This record gives sequence, structure tokens and C-alpha cells, in this order.
Amino acid sequence: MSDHDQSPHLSASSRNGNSGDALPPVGEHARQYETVRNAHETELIEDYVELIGDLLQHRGEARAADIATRMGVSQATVSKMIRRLNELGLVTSKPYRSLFLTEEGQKMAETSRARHDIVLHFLRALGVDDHTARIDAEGMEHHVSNDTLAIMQRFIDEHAKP
Amino acid sequence: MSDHDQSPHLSASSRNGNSGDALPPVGEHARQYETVRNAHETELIEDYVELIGDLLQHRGEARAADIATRMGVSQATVSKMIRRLNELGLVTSKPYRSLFLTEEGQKMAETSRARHDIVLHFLRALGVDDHTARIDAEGMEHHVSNDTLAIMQRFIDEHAKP
DNA sequence: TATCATTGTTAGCCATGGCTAAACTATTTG
DNA sequence: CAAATAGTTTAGCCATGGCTAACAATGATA
Ligand SMILES: [Mn+2]
Ligand SMILES: [Mn+2]
Ligand SMILES: [Mn+2]
Ligand SMILES: [Mn+2]
Repeated sequence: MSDHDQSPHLSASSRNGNSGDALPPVGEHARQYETVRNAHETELIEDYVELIGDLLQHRGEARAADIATRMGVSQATVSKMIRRLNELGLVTSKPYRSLFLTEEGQKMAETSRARHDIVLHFLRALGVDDHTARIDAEGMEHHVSNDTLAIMQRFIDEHAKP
Repeated sequence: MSDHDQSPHLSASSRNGNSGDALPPVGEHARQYETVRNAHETELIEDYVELIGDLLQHRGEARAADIATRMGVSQATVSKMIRRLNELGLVTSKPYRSLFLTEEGQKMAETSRARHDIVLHFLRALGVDDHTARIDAEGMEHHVSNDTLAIMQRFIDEHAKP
């Protein structure tokens, strides 16, 4: 609970009585929450697959132990998760050997990584410092629609390194 | 699974070999994931409390049935959740009566709502259409640090309604 | 007032994502 | 080669957040 907590950063549009934002129609509102619930279902999977892809690319291999330290969870947790990724057809794994991504796994890794990068670069372009941007991007990435991604990308291109 | 899925929106900085983004140091990386896990623990609570606050403000009362339809979950799910909110000291509830927020609940509702508003208004100011902005904000809000929030607020103020 | 529709609760089920402890396999090293 | 160390898996526990089905209370209305 270090950072992401309460903030009295409200000003202008947020402070002024807030009359501008009524409740959305029920159906729409429900669909918003549903979208978030759906994202939560795939989030972790995506992070694992993305991380495995990154480890393969940068380190040449992806071992369970590395994943455990990188993710900050126990080896048991990783082991269980790998079984699941296997069942989902995203990785192949021989015991005591490096993991590899299937075709499908590679596609997911690429997609997730591209998305992650856009969000990260966008935050930096916005003026967020690198450390914070990395933290925020790791969580935000799973909740950014393609429309918004495209707009973020445009923003990056416009505010490119001067 | 309507929207938030694969996107080949990659361009510029995302496409070009990606050599610019090596793996972060292990400890830092682990702390990123940890922050996300922490956010997930409080997310739902925040959304409930925020919604209850909104219902109280806009409708005068917050009944379990309304929450269930608004959130798109079963009444049983809501009932269980209300018990939890009660145990956490965030709401008071007499059976078959409207819910109310405790002091602490009200604080959380205000904070969450302020944050939610900033993210929503930021997305709109960025150029995201209202419908998409609402969906994205509902998920993103829980993963935006105070630093980033402040920057978003500044962006809103600068790009205010002309 | 008696009935019925709405609202709320409870019980019991399931999947997910954590954990620790214990067992087992591989690799390194004395 | 034997022993120690490192890596992996399995078993069993727990909390969370969904669900359905059955039941209970409230409040409208016939
Ligand atoms: Mn990611
Ligand atoms: Mn992530
Ligand atoms: Mn919210
Ligand atoms: Mn939310």
C-alpha cells in the first residue's frame, strides 16, 4: 500500500459540485463493470506470457525460478500457473527445462508487449517519470481499449523525443 | 470479450525492434507486479463504495437490488459483498433498508470518485469518445498513481473546454 | 386483509490466485 | 562419486468473487 492511494488532487472539473456527471444508464453502466471483470480474467495470463516472451528475448531462456523472482511470487504459484498456460496451449514445457511459447503464445506476447509499450511510452510522453510510468503501465495496460491505444500512439508520435 | 483485445496498432516506437526497453532490475520489476496485485485487492471495494455514494447522491438511496443491476451481478453476490463492506466499517445497513456510508466510507467514496473523474475527464480531453472513455476509466482508475493523476489534472486544465 | 411481486439473505458450489511445507530432480562442487 | 545446493513439482490450505437455488421479509394491490 505504498503509493496508489488517496489523493486530494481534485481541482477544477473534479471539485466543482460535479453536476456534470450523472449516472450512466443501467445497461451501459453494467457493461462497463463487465468489461473490467473480463479484463481481470485474462490479465495475469497476459502478464505471464509477456514476461516469458521478454525473458526469452532478453535472456535466451525463461525458467520458472526467474519468473517467480521477477513477479515476486512463490515458485509454487508459478508452477501452478505454468500448468494452466500449458492447458491453454500458450506454452510448452519440459520439466527442468526452459519454457517456450507456442505460436498462439507468441502472438499473445507480442500483442501484450506492443500494448504495454504504447501505454508506457505514452505516460512518459505525458511527463510521468520513468519509475512511476512503469508501475502505472503494468496495471493500466489491461484496461485500455484499442481506440484509446490508437490515440495514445498518435500522442506519442506528435510529442516524440525533441 | 467485445473490445479490449488484440490490436495491431503498433507503430513508431513500438515497432522498431524495441531495443529501447530492456528488462527492469528484478527487485523493481517485482515491485511493479506487487503494486498491481495490491490494487486488485481494493478495486472492487472501491467500486462498490463509489457506486453506493453515487446512488445516495443521485437517487437518495442505495438498495442492494440497484447495485446488482448496476454492476451486472447477482443479488446474492451483492449481499455477500455488503456483509464484507460492513465488516470493513465502510457501510451501515439495516436489512430491507437503504445502505449508508460510514465516515470512512464517505471518504473512500469521495476519493475514488475524484480519481475516477480525473481519469474520465482526462481521456475525454485526450480525444477519446465518451462511451469508450467511460469503459476505460472504470478499469484504469485503480492503477493510476497520484503523480500521474496530478499530471492528468494539469492536462485537463490546459485542454479545457475552449 | 390476503395475496403476490419485489427485495434480500443464506447455503453450497466453483474457479482463481495466493501461500507453506514436503518431496523430488538436476546440477554443481568438494 | 557423494554431497550439497538449486530448481521444480505436488499437496493442502485460505480468501475472493462469481454463480444458482431455496427461503424469508416487505410492501403493493386486488
Ligand atoms: Mn504488461
Ligand atoms: Mn500488466
Ligand atoms: Mn470508479
Ligand atoms: Mn472501477
